[in-house]
Amino acid sequence: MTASSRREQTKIQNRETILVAARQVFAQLGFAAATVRDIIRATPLASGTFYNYFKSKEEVYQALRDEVALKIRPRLREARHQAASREEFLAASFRAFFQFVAEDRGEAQPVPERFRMDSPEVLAGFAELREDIAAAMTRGLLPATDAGALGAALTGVAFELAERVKAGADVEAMTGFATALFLGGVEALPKA
Amino acid sequence: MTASSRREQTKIQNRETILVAARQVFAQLGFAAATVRDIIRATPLASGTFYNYFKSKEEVYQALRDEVALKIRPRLREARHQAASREEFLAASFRAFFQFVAEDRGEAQPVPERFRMDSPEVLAGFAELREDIAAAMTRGLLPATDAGALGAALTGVAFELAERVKAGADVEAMTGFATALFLGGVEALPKA
Amino acid sequence: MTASSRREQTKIQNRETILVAARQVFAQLGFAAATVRDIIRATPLASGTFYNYFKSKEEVYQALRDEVALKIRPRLREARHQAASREEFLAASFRAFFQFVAEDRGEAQPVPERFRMDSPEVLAGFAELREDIAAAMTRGLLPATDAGALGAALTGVAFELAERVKAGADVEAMTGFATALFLGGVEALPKA
Amino acid sequence: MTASSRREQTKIQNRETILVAARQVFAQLGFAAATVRDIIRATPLASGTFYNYFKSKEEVYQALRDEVALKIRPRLREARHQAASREEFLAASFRAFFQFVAEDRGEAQPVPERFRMDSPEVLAGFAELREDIAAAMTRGLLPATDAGALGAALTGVAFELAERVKAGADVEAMTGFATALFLGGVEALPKA
DNA sequence: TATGAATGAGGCTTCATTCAT
DNA sequence: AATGAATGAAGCCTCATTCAT
Repeated sequence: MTASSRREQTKIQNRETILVAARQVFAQLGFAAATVRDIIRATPLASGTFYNYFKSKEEVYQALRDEVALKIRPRLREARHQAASREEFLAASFRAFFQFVAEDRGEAQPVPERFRMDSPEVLAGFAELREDIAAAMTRGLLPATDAGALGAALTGVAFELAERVKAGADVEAMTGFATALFLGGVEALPKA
Repeated sequence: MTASSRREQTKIQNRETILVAARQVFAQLGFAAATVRDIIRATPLASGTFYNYFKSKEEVYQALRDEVALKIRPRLREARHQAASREEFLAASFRAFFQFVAEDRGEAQPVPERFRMDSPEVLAGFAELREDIAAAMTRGLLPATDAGALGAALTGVAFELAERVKAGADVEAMTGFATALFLGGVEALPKA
Repeated sequence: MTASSRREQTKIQNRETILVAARQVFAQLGFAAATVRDIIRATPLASGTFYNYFKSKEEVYQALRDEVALKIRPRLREARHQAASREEFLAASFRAFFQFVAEDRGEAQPVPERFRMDSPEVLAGFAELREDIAAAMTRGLLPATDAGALGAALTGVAFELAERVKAGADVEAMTGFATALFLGGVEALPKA
Repeated sequence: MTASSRREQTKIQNRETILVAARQVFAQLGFAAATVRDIIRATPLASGTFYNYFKSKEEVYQALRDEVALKIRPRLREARHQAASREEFLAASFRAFFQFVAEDRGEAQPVPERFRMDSPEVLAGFAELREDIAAAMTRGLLPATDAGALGAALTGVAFELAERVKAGADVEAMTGFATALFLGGVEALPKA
């Protein structure tokens, strides 16, 4: 390990320290009530150090969002791409999402919630969903219908049932519920 | 009109003045960034006067939520109670919700969004939904399934499609979409 | 004294309290080193109160400048307007300026100095000087020459000799010196 | 060139780099608003490096002043020493000063201004002026009068007209103006 | 009840400076 | 000698809230 990498290590660690502290603080106080000072206080670092890494609590929040998005996105993509049938497409997607939420249960990890989903990585995730839905329609996995509305509906159900998962609901039960709903429902949707 | 009733009038007007100002401020700055001072500044009133009506911006926010909830709830209840068929139950509910959202479109009105839905009147609205779903299952309007999950799914779809309505989507189109989805989907849901 | 005037009095007093404190602080530390906090600390007021009156130390400084300018300007104008001869024009002007400086000697009063003379009242004072020089040329009190340069020369001599007055030099001696210099000198100046 | 002399070179260059940056920064922000960080930022150097050369922005400012003083002083001295007549004494001095100011016009060079003229080299410059005036009185080039006041008057006129030169006024015109003023004026001054 | 200035806690941020590399 | 991240003091300023009028 070279001399320069020691410094690099510290930098990476400090960034992570701040992100971990921010997670706790946002979870405890909510984003609106949380302050940069709260985050610093939850840290062994000096106040000035925070500003070497982030400009504001908004920026930290975005970084957290992006971190989550970067973890969940590949899983969702893979689930959707490997699906050979409509049922698999739906079930694998919901399962991946709910499992992710369930994993974080108990940890101080940030979990997807429907609030300020405007960071670049998150928006990219939604864009991917739109793409994959369009592709699935082409492949015949999904019927041709209003793709935007279908994406919204999937998202809405996913996030709301995720809340139940966070509250302790069984991942497979929620996966089954959502899958059945859409499996039965999409066929009846108005043709685009 | 007596002197006391005149005062009553002023009080009601001041309260409304603050609420209107708060709506604008929350819309412009977001809840997190908005301050009591911002709200006061958007008002002809003095700072001290604010505290005769509300204790904090949280309380104002709650009042706004409650105001919205009080307007939309009776419409939703009526739609659900008068439904004679499953289709009517679903379509009338979605339509009422989307119409409400569409009405506020353009005005500086607050519109339902999935953020901090914890004020009493809003919680009561969710409770009503649960009750009405249970009643509908009893009446045979809805199949017996996980009522909580079904309520969550309905809510999720409603809020996400409402975003599309806010963005200009057609109320009837969204109503048709959501109704078809659930009409086709609920039959397939796992039995409770 | 009405109820409202009591409040008004307090406001006027607070403003003056801040200005007096600022004078001391600027005199002791210099403008560059002085901070708003220093000024507040030299005051019995709360920190927030400062900002009810001034936005920054720059603004306080300007207010001090303006205060001085408002005091000295009428004296200078009168001296110049009442002058019936060239000698009177020069002597009365220098005397008024040096007397003003001498009065403030010992007090914590701000005294004219050549640094950041850009507040509105100060600029107005320079504008008045330009006007009066032009008028004096018209009246024949001063020969027709480069009015701007003459104003600058008068200003330069006045401020530099004022430093000597602050340091204890005799007002009449300095007035005599400056008056003699210009009385002898202006005749020789290049015609405009 | 030995290794040590290479280092010497770098040191001298770094010092110069800082001084050049400081000039820009002081010119743009003013001395009061400028910070050490601003100066460093205007430099390719690291923050710690600054402290190998200067202790504070005050010290840099002083160094800049001294640099200017060291350039202008020999010119002024020579002008005064070589003067064979009163007119030459005055004209050559003013011309040297105004030319120097005019040279720097346009460049990011610091130019003499009446603010914080308290660095050693600058003070030495004023001391030289006093000496030379005394000597000129002895030589009969200047009449015997209050030498301090005369020095102040010369300084005041020089700096104020220099402002006009900075603003674009002609060097010879200003030299002629100032020379004529003192040529005509000094004769009339009160005898010491 | 309305007003709005005063309060001072405390959030935000930058700063000068240090020091391990 | 150069680097640049860490430090924490401290400046700046706004804020929510009080309270005399």
